Amino acid sequence: MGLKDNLLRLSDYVYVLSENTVKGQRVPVYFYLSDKLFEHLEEDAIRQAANAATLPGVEKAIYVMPDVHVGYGFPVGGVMGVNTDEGVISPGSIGYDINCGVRLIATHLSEERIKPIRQELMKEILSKVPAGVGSTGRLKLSKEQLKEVAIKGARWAVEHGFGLEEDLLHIESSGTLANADPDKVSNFAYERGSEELGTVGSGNHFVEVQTVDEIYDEQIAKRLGLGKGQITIMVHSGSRGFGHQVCVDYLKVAKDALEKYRIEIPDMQLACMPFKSKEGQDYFKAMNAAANYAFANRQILGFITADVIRRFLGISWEELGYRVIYDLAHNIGKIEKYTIDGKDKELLIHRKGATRAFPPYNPDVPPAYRDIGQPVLIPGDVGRYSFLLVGTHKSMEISFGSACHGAGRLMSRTKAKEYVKREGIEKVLEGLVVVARGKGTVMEEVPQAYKDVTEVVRVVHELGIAKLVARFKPLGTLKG
DNA sequence: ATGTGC
Repeated sequence: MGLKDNLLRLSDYVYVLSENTVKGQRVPVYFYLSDKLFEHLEEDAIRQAANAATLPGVEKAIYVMPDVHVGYGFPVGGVMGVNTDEGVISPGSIGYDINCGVRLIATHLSEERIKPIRQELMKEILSKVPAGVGSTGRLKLSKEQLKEVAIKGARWAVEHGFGLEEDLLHIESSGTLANADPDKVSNFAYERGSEELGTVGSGNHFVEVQTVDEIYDEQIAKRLGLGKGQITIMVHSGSRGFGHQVCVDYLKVAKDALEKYRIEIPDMQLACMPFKSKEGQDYFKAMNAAANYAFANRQILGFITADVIRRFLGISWEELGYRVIYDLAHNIGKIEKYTIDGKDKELLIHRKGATRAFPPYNPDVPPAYRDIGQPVLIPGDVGRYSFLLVGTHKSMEISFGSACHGAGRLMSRTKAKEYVKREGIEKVLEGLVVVARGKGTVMEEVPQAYKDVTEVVRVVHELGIAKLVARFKPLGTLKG
């Protein structure tokens, strides 16, 4: 008898773990899954979500997206809203990769032009765009310079020649989060971050050249300037060692503060501090600083990748038609307002492997997209489709304005490596163009190691928390 | 995710 047996199926895509199923559980936990994805649901992921439901100040419900898997303390794919007056902030429930996120860039190029030369083009991207664990970029920034990055985010990158002013109009929070304080970030984080700005990283992070492969909503796609056979660039990356160190530093602060604030938690990995406490505010300000680093990172990566393509083809920026469609986080904590039981409340929404999906006419949706809803970007894994959706009103009712973020692992990294060694890399990656400096990450990230992102996105669409607009097929992928 | 793993 595990927790999975306690899940109640409410409808085709909704399961609930009622409140008080586990000791101290304050709110129910909703799982958004198809029958197929329910089979993959791990007992430990349920346990982690239920544990989070015991945290002080947690409101309404914990929501778990269809791409759920076990994480550090809180499951990847989890959404938690905590009252900013009485509640806590939990670094582990935001994740080690603060502002891990996705950027989508449109071009005027056509699939016919790129497909025949994709192998050579990807080699060029490999030689110019740094990727991999510990990889360093073309920038080496002093602590003072990084402090500026931490305050300005994507704006810093634009001011230093990486992109256009108008790019900023098409990024979540304009690519600059206001509540950042660079003085709350440790010297070690500045050391680790000094040479990593403008680098991809490892794991499922990538830079990809894609083609628009399928349109689900003609009207919205047209508004976004997207049509079949059009070339796009997608960037999936985060705050690298800088954000990682912020998380490490404040997990320690949180553990040390548990006794001081008399917080009892069922799992040390959920170490947290009152949001309004000095420790909580320090972490929040450091987290926003790291999130700004990540916005700057994707701004640089997207722009230099576009520039490599432009130079490779020997064309002008005008002919390339570089245009940022959107950029947003899927590992972050944000202050948002919700009405719960008729009361207006301010919540700190923890999204860990979950993407904001705000509806049309929400003031946080950029003016350019106000009437169609906020773009939601779902990166595929190697060789798999990626997706563009838009947020809906329903997400505000049943998921704190959130949707999924990707696919989620099926095989462990070790298992994936064994599988690739058994089958052979050529057979596993049949027909895919994947470039990387080393083989290790590619072996760990083969498509077979992941759940099917198409199924994940289908659940989100059917449930109505985001609406499908377009699908993107990879022509070439740069991995770490 | 991560100057990757007890």
